[in-house]
Amino acid sequence: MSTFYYLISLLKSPLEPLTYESDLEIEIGAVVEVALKNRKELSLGVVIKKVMQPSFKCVEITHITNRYYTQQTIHIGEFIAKYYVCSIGEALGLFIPFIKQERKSDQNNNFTSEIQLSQKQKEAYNFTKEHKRSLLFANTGSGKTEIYIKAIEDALNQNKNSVYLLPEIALTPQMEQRLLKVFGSRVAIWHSKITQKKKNEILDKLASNEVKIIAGARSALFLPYPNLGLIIVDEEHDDSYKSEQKPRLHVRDLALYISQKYNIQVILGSATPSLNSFSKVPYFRLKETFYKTEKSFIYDNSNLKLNQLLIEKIDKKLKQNEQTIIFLPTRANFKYQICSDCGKALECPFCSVALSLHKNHKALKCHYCNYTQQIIDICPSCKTGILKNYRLGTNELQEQLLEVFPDKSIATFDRDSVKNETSLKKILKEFNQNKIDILIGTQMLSKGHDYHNVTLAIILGIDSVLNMTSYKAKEKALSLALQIAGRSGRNGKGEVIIQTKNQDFFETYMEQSDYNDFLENELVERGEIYPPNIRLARVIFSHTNHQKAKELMELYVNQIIRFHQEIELVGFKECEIFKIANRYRYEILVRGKDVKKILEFLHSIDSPYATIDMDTLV
DNA sequence: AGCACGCCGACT
DNA sequence: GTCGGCGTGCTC
Repeated sequence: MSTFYYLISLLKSPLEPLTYESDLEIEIGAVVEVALKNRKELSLGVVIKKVMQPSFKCVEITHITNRYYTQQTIHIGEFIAKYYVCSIGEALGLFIPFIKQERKSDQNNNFTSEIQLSQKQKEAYNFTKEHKRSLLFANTGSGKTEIYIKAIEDALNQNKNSVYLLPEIALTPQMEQRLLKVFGSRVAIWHSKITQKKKNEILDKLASNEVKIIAGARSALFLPYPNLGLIIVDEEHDDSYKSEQKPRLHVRDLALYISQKYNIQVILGSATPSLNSFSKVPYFRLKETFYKTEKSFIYDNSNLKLNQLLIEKIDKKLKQNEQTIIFLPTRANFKYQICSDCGKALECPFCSVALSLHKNHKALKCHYCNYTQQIIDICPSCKTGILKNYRLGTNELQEQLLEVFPDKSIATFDRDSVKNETSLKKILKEFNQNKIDILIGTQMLSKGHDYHNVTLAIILGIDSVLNMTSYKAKEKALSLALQIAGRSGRNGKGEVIIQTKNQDFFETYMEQSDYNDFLENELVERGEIYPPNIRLARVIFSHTNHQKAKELMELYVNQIIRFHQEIELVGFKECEIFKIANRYRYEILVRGKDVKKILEFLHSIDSPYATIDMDTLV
């Protein structure tokens, strides 16, 4: 009897593939169980290669499961491991494997929706047909969803699967209803809050071809599609497509890679596309909207606050029985507790950020590590001062507005008030039924919801987005402002008030010209210094010991200077948030034209305290 | 001596 | 990642 040797990539393990033996002939891609020294439980691994007998004694593969990864998945996994710097096992761990089973023959069920495209939409649709990868640069209300539906329809008629990706918070009940109406049981919704039972059901139906379309968040790209033909990335500019955990991949960029490698159609869509996609992917501009809206803009250069101007404008809308939305950026809506005597902010004991006040939970919370403590009044630093609220948060604004308009219904729309689908549905329903007069919210306000009776959008605190240290600060601030402004005046006249000290910037690109012009100017401005014309990577070193973290960073700074002269060391310093969850953080930024050289450096990093962030957005 | 803790290296 | 081994330093 002969023995076979296989390279096994251990799922979710940072280890490189290890060699195991078996008397059985095993297919590449099979998921197997193997024993690993010092491990109590068996580990899951994937057979990625048949190899010659190695010089060392091998352990036998314990069990072969009925699950497997396709060759294509393994290739994509290898790409992720290489580009985003992780083990193959960590990359493959993202995917849900196929299950060996009888395949029902796929009866060709022709499908035609009742959707009619306008002339302009037809042009856009044709454009997507002519390009394997295309970008729908489509203003809010210009009807890009219909084009997606047509594209899905085509895939369906070729018996191919489609995946329609959306940022998690854009997966609204409205969107779900619409897709169900068009595609019925052929479509399923996939996101992190779907129960395991439901997920298994969907996977069964995907395997049996009952479900051919998945609309979902980031993770939906990693399902076992029998025959994937189309990937749609809606709101492609949204940073939540980038993973915050290892491997820190960008799902939109990965979709573009898959498209190129496996000849799968990709359609990106956004009213405010990322400069990255705009500069890489051929785009079609859909500007005409179905409804006529006249927009008027007012700029208010006061500091973040509810002032007389805003109150008067809101009052007018209330009297006309029209609705107002008010935006506050997530990153700056924390209400810091500042001491009136010593001026110190009350900080999280584990992170170097201020605690924010949550009055309805009667608690102070850290937005990074979730540390929670009781509300205190006396400053713990000087023991005499009284703590006062600093910045304006959604709840604070709600309270202030209720004082002015006590008989009106004013609701908040953020991570605290929208905990689950039920609360989301409830708020949106009440708002659309005019039971809520004023809706105060964070970025969530800007995501794909239809507010048909809103005639005033107030944008507060946008300067804190514009002033972030990120190279994308301008792009983020402008796209956010445009998305919020786009929610006002679905019917007829819409007013927008922007509280900013940068009137010129917003005026230029929101009124006098267009997001196109911004992107083109920004492309020139970024030049060879920031993406997309150059690659930027960030390495974070974090350790409970301050000195250790710093030394580690310095070690790699020296490595770059000595051995990686082809890449540019942009900077090395303490992270902007110096401490998170009791770990001190330092970072190195590098850039270069040559991906290979950057990856060479990134792969040379060998420390459990380092986090590698290729194509960082920070 | 007994142990808790942190660090390091192996893992096929 | 996860585990065992080993050294350090503290306590009984």
